[in-house]
Formats: sequence, structure tokens, C-alpha cells
Amino acid sequence: MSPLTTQSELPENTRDRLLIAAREVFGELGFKGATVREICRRAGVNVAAVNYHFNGKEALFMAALELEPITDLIAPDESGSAEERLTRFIREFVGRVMEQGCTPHTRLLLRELHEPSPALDSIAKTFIVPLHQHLTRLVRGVVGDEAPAAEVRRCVFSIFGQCTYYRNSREMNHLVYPELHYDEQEIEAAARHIAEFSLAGIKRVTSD
Amino acid sequence: MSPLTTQSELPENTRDRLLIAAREVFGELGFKGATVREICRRAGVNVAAVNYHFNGKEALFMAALELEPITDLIAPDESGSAEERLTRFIREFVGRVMEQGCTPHTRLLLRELHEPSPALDSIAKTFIVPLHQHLTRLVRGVVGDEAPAAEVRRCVFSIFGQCTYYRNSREMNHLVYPELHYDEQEIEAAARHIAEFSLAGIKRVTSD
DNA sequence: TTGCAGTTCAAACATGCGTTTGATACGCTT
DNA sequence: AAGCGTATCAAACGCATGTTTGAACTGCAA
Repeated sequence: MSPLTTQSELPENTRDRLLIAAREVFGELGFKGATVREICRRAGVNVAAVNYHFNGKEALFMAALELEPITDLIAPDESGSAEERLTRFIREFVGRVMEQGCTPHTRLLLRELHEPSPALDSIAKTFIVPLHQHLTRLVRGVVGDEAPAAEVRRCVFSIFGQCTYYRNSREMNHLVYPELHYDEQEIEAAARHIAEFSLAGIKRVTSD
Repeated sequence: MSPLTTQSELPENTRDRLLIAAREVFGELGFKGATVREICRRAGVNVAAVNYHFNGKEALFMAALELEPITDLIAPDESGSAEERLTRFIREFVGRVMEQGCTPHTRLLLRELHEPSPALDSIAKTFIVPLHQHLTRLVRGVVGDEAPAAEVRRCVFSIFGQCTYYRNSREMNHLVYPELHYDEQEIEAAARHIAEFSLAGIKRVTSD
């Protein structure tokens, strides 16, 4: 097992420091918004290091994505009822997406949903497609095999849409609801809401 | 009634040509991504015109937003049941948000949800807050006054989240579902899905 | 010590950006 | 025709960006 490491601890070698800083800055500002100089400043290395260890900004971005499948999120889950499995997934997904449990790496991926970068294709294949497939299986578990595929797909969209909304619109939402803060309790409530809301919705639209 | 005008027709005067081109380019690329040079190229005017007629890129952006309330979308609607009113709003909202009926101006506003610009505050006050209030009223019409405010707010988020997902994640979704195209029929189906899905969800989470 | 490959560095380079400038053209009144 | 304010233009300015350069440093083998 990999030991829990605080994100403040920096590796010795320049390459890894760059990767860590890159995930932070790309996740905060996006591919275009992030600057090589800011990444190097946070990593405490010279700007030329980006082109020495990688081959420019874009290659650093690709490397920062760590294109390995998110196996744990989409791992087969056989315990409990179909409803419980779907609820658990939503809870886990919302937890990762929201501020608290959101690693720079996750933030980096989420941004890709609405701000395409040069890595859009790779990200789609490596993360989003498996995620959609997994969620589709979970929904199918609830509604059975007879429900039309188009309707199931729309249910998947509805769930993803709700889950990502909380993160992607958080700045605007904070202006609209200044008193609303996403602490552990509110995230838990939001996840439970999305699960209940969606389960009822799923059953309704596939009941014909 | 204002006559239907094709968006290809260009006004004579430089200022209006700039506004039209600005909505296009800002809507496609966002505030930072858009360049003054590209806007001027599309408008067919000199780059200096931006600083002559407005006062720099940011002022042009603000002017392009046309900060007038979207009165028609949030107009009081008393006909039919509460469910019908909510369904109608969702249909109208989704229709505007999706490609077909989406004016450059609407696109410009939608982008603000997840990509804050210097105009975030103004947009929140002028568009988003009234929109949330209106949708909150519609949800209240369905669930009554006893439902907890926090639960109603989450329902509003769920609905907005679903509606905006279709647009904001469309590039990624097109990679995941290449065969899926949003023609008039699919938009209609998506809107109906969101309405049914949400009505069932709303009733479920406020039934305790 | 010498030589060499691997790293790091300050500095410069080329490009694209928003903005400014000074000249020029146009329309209008006198 | 002369004068004047408005509008447009090509060109340049100042700045930030990604990238490159060539020198300096490091550790290790010969």
C-alpha cells in the first residue's frame, strides 16, 4: 500500500516537482490559462526545466494527466442492491469532485469536461468512456435490460450533470447563495439528494 | 414585434459590427481565449476600433453582454398546473441552451457558469439570480411551502445541472457517443426526459 | 586530474497579445 | 474654400508568453 503523503511534501528531483506543480496550476487555470513560468515558480525550478525534462508545455500537460484508468472508481461492486450500488457510486463520485477530497489530478480531469484541451481525446478514452460505461451498468442494474438505450443514456447524463454541476458552477453558485458552504455535511447531503432524486427519476422515465 | 433577422446580415456602423462579432468570439472562446484581433477580423474593422468605440477588451465584453434582464424566460406563467409550468420552463430553457436555438448572446452567458470572467458579478445579479428565483418558485409550486428550503435549493441545482450539462459537456459527449446528434427531435426528447426525471425526483426528495 | 554526460541556470529569442499613436479621410458648418 | 470634429487606418509600443541558448555546475569513471 502506498503511504498517505501530504501534498506539501516535495520530491527531490526536478521532474516530479514539475509534475506536482503542473497538476496544481493546470487544475486551477486550465491548459491555456496556466503558464510555464508559474508552474516552475511553484516547483522551485528553472523555466528551462520544462523543455528539458518534458518537451514543452503540452507534453508536460499530458504527463501530468497520468493516463492510467481510474480503476478504483469503476471497480465492479457486487454488494447490496442495485439501488445501493448506484447510491454508493454517486456518493463516492461527488466526494471526489467536491473541494475537500478533490486532488489536483481530479480537478485537472474535471476541467476537461467543459474546457477541451489538446488532451481531450486521451482523456475521453481513458477516463470518461469507462466512467460512462460503469454508470450505465449501474443504471441498467436498476432498470433492467428492457429499458431503451436512449433513455438509459439520458439518465446517465442526468446523473453526471447533477454531480459535475456542484463543482463546475461553484463560483457562480457562491454568488447566488453566499451563505452556502460545502463542508463535509453539505456534501453528504448533496450526494444523498442526487442519489434519491436520480433513483426516482430513473424509475419514472423507464416505467413505460 | 422585431422581425427575424439572419445573423449574417451586418450593420453598417462599426460599433454594432463589433458587438455582434464580440458575442460570437467571446461565446466560442471565452473572455481570455478570445482575442481583440480575431473579433476585429470578423467584424471587418481595424483593431483600434475596440479602444475607440469602447474602452478596451473588457468594456467591449461588458457591452456585448447586454445586461438587460431576460424577462421573457422568467415571465410569470399562470396557465396550467405547477407540473406543466415547470415542464414548459425546462423545455424552453433546454431549447435555448442547445445549439439550434442558442444565440451567440446566450452562449456567452452560459460560459460564465463555469468560466468566471470580469463580468461574473454583473451576470450573477442580472441573469442567474432571477433565473434561480424563478425556478425556485416553479419548484415550490410543485412541492408546496412546507418543503425545507435546502431541499428545494438542491432540486433547483439538479435541474440546472441537467440542463447545462448537455451544452457544457457537448464536446466530450460527442467523443463518448459519436453517433449522438442533437437535432430538434433529440432536444425535444432530452427536455422531456429532464422534466419527467426531475418531477419524479422533486416529489421523492420532498415527500418526507 | 581530466573528461564527459547529465542538470541547472540566467538570459535572450520569437511570437502574440491589448493598447496607443499619428496620419489620413470624411462630413458638416461657416 | 477653410476649419473642425468624428471615424478609420497602418504601424508601432510594451508586455507576457513558450521556447531556446550557451555557459556553469555536478557526480562519476578513466
